[in-house]
Amino acid sequence: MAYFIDVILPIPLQRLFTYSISEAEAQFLQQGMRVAVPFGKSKVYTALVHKIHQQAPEVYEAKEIQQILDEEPIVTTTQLQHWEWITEYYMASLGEVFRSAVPSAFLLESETIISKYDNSDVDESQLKDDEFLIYEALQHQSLLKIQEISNILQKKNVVPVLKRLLDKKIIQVYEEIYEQYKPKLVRYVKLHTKYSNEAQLHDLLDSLQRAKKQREVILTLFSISAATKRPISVAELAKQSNASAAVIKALIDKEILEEYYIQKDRIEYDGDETEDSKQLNPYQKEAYQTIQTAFQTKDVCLLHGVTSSGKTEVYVKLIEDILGSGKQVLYLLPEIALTTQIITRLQQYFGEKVAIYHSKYSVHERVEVWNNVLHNKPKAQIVLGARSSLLLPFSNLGLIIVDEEHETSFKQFDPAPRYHARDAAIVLAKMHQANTLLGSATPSIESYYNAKTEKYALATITRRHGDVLMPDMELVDIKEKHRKKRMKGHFSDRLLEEIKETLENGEQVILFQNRRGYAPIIECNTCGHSPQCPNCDVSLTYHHYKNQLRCHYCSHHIAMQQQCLACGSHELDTKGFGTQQIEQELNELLPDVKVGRMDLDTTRGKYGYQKIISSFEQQEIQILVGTQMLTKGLDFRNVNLVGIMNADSMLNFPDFRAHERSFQLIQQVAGRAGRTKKRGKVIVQTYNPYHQILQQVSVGDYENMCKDQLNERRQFHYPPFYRLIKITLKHKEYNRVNESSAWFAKSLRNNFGENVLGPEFPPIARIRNLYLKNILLKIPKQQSLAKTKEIVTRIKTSFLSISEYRSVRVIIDVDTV
DNA sequence: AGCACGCCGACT
DNA sequence: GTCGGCGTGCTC
Repeated sequence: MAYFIDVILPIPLQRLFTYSISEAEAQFLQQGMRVAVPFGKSKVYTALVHKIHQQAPEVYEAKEIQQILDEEPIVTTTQLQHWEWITEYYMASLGEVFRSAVPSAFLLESETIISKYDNSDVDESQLKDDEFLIYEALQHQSLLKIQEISNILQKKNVVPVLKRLLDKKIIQVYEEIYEQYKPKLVRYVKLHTKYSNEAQLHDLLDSLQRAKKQREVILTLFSISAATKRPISVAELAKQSNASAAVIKALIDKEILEEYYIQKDRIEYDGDETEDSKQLNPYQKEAYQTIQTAFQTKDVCLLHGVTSSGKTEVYVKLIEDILGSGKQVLYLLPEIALTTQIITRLQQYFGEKVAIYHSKYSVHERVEVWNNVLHNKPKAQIVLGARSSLLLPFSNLGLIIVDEEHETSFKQFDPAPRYHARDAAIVLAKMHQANTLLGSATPSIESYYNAKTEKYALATITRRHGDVLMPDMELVDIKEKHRKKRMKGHFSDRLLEEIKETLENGEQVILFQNRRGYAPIIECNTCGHSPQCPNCDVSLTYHHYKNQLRCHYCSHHIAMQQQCLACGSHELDTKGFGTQQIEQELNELLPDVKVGRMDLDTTRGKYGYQKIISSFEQQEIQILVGTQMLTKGLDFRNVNLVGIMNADSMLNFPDFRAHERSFQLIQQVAGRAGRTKKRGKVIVQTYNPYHQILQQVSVGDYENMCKDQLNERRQFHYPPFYRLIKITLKHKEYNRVNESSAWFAKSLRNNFGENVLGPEFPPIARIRNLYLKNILLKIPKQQSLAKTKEIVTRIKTSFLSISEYRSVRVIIDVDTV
């Protein structure tokens, strides 16, 4: 009897592929294991087993698999089901989900080369037959490919043998495929054994009388080992004793210190679980009880708690309950909110049960978390992560918390699968018979609506921690201030006054500017020309730190121009303003004050945020200027003033969510002020102080903002009353985009009539030399989503069968945000 | 998505 | 006369 497997390939193709396997392989393989398969003429891919069966394909001969890469599934059945839901709902392919879910180390392909390990003396008698065969082959031929090893051993699954040989240090691997991942070794030191008694120690210290640095290192080593019983790593010793690596190396060379290695997990929390979960205050307790009761009847609960009301403590309590029952917890946060502050806080409660998972973690670290989650290890009882941690192999999930639920960055845009982590989380939780808790100080209109219509349960906390009042918000009319000449740069006299007063009180200030870069564009005062990106339809923005003009979309850059490219005039002016300019103006206005800046430019790299945050915490910086990322999950105790430099740019954004977002943003930034005892102050500078949203946010009237927004959404057919699918067409020729999108929209109109909007050019109509055009499809609640998508797919298929349109890229974004 | 195959323009 | 542009079709 012949055996076959259907596999998922990590490529954006809709269908599965069938390969033939032997009976033995069929016995061994299970859904969720990886296999290496030949694909096309020369490629080898890592594929995921989806189904094992005996139906031979009818119209082609199935190829054989090349080898088996796992000894047990790395993807669970429930996980696959969830992936299938994502695929179907967001109109993606399983391959796309597979690719974005697994750490890239799991996907590496072909051409792994084995060589023998150089300085090893091998005891040949200790080798098993198959091990010996490879060992011998390596004597004749220094390099072997996996395929060749398969041939030598006459079997496909060579992983176990190679693993054993690797362990015995007989072979080494270049570009390893299977276990890309190597445990990390940490270098430790201890005093050499020959100095184990007192007298010898004295002699040693005497002999180091002249080597001050080295002596200091030894003394530090003593004091650390006196304080803790733990082994002392070289890194720790170097840091504590303030010595360079060279000094320590000298000591090792002199055989005063002895080095040794311990295998260490990359992600480790070294500290003790110190803090017991704090006692909840009455408001928190009430919310906690509401949530618990709600979970008995409803899957999802929305926790609406004002900023600084202590939502985290409620989460902690719920997590404790779940952990008690031996289940896993997933704590989702938007990427930018994943700061060390929240991580440290959770680790204080739960110690090393917390695993972190997000894009700034290395492949190795991700593999470790993946495996820990898969095996339900104690180390990954709680996964704290961004969007993609939703795709981890949970085996026994009990609770998902989606914190900052309103954040639109939970929606993945590029590349596919374009899923919304909050919504996909709810589905995942359901599959595990678990609950989902959505938390926010400013819930999304959708979630709030769902709570109000009793689809979700609702819990609220209306008081801030310690009963601190919500900050006092003052709207400053900068149009008038300009007229009365009371502006200094971008600062109104009111804002400057408040800044000075706050600083005099020894408190800190946060200034929020919703834009990065120095000055978005430069403009010629003579002819009005401003340098444009050659690839995208945007003006280049000025970046002070490199004195460059850069494009935010394709990272094209040129040096800052001294004169206008069009007319040669030297009168270039900056228009608009960003965080850099605010920082510079502050340096001029308040020369004695330390100012820090936090935006995408200053927080690159894994520890980017940390430096800035901790120097602000340590109060080395008195004023922090920043963008978006300031609003998320940061808790600064000593901030009493928050200034919003310009509220209008966000209000005027051409998007049905602009008002909702502005409200949320301002409310969130405002929440950074006065988090401890004193009531904080917020100054909002605007040209439009009478704008409805600003009026509502100034008194914190979320309810009414929501009511107004819901009315508008109902009237203009937007979520939560209608679903949206955005179809984007991309091509390098302007005309082709125009014609093809007109065709696409027309076909859609034939089916959906008035509910098709566009095609329209987006505000930035060309990115990386590709023209874009959007079509928006609105889907009434009663219209079948499945049928709608079916029709869209059909239209897309006929579209791509028109030869002139074939080269147009079609991007479908379900539930676009 | 990659990749090969194949058919037309600008170079040695 | 060849190199290489990218349009087209296929991958078990």
